[in-house]
Amino acid sequence: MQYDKYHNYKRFVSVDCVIFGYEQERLKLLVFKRAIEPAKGKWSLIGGWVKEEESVEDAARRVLHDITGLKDVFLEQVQTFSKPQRDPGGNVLTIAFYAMIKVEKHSNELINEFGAQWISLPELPPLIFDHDQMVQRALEKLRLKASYEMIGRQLLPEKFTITNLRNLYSEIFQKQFDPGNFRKKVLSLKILHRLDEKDMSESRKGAFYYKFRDIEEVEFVDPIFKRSI
Amino acid sequence: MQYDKYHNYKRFVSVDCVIFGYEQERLKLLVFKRAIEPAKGKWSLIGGWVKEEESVEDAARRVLHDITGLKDVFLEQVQTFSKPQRDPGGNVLTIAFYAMIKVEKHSNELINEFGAQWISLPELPPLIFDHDQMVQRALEKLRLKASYEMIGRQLLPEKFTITNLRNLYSEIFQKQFDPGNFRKKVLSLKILHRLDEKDMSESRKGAFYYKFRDIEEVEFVDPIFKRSI
DNA sequence: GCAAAAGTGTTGTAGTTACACCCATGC
DNA sequence: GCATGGGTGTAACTACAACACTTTTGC
Repeated sequence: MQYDKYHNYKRFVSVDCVIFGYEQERLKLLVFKRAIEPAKGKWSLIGGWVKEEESVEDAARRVLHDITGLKDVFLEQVQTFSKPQRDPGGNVLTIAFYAMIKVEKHSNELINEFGAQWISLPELPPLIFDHDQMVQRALEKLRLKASYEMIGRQLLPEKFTITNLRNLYSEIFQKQFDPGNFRKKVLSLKILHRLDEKDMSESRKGAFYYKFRDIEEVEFVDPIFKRSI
Repeated sequence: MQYDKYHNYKRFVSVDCVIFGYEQERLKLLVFKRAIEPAKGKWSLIGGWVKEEESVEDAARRVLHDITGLKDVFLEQVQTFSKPQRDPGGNVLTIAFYAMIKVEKHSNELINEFGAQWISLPELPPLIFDHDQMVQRALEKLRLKASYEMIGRQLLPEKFTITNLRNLYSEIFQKQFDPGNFRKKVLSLKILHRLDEKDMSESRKGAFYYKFRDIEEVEFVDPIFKRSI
């Protein structure tokens, strides 16, 4: 290979995935008992080696598909972590990604098979290596995204109430949003479609279910908060 | 090495730098005639191989220092590019960075030695491989940053007029800013310090020079535009 | 009828835009 | 004295926060 004269050592290349989910009104992370040495059995993000003929995006998609069986998962690069000593097992450079998935949509069996667990952020145990840092940066990216556009399409179930959506935002930003103002804001964006069905479990009056409109229907998506939150 | 069983091929790891500068009231990029095959002599970003004992940030800093002689340059990860075929010379994964430097501050000799050239964005020739994409993503990141905080500290000379700063913003966002409103906004942030000296070259009245206050003096930095630009 | 969440309306304010207008000075 | 960019003032507008108020319905 013609670059060998410039680069004569081996660097392992991997991907790690910060997987966000929303379950029982809590924002959660999918974490795993690590399967290989070193640090086998410790809590970590799920990762995988990047194969020779793959891009890092392909690798992350493959890892996610292997675990959840899902295709077309939302996926975005967070950052590359490359301190030579970050992994005691070798000189591993890793590209961190974050993903959003619907918790109910994939089989729990597959997840249990991998020693995985959905854990809410405040209850998260310390993770191996620099994985805590990856979570932190992923969360920052998620917040940035959520302040630019209304997210939830990838996290919430098909039908949900405005209160569900507001609560998701409360979880993400760790702050309360005024119910009336939040409702008005969301509806003004015209990205939701009201169903003729109510969720009666949370109140006597019942709350209408909504679903996200198909992307093709949405002509123009406003930034969700025009002023910084 | 214990990971060899999982990862049995060689991936070259490099960094590429999108270097922004501001010269003669134009936002410019430092581009280079590529020194090695393939594509030797074609326009490209400056890059370098990541050494075994380096993080990618260290590598990018080293590359920048080698070219400009500057230390403590502003540097931020843009994104990792990893399509297996992106570089015809081998399977090279590259981490793109962007940097901001003061054009006048480093010797032009060094730059000429490397076949480098400052070129404004509209005049940029096509670059090799996926370097155009890197420039595009770097510019997006720069815009995002510039809308969150007042940049210019790393790009403008020590002393500058508000008009210089406004023009920098015009270049970055490719739109005009109202002179009065921009001035009021900038001054309200209290991050500038007015000098007792005027630039008489642009108008009869003359415009006061300003400089950025030391970071330690600035107690709290507001987001520069609270609404999206 | 009352509790409790869903949903609507109103008012105030800060951040911003648009634009009028004054200022200083070299020619 | 006037043209030119520098610099100030102001009125209108918008997004948003705060919060009062109405609605619905099971108990």
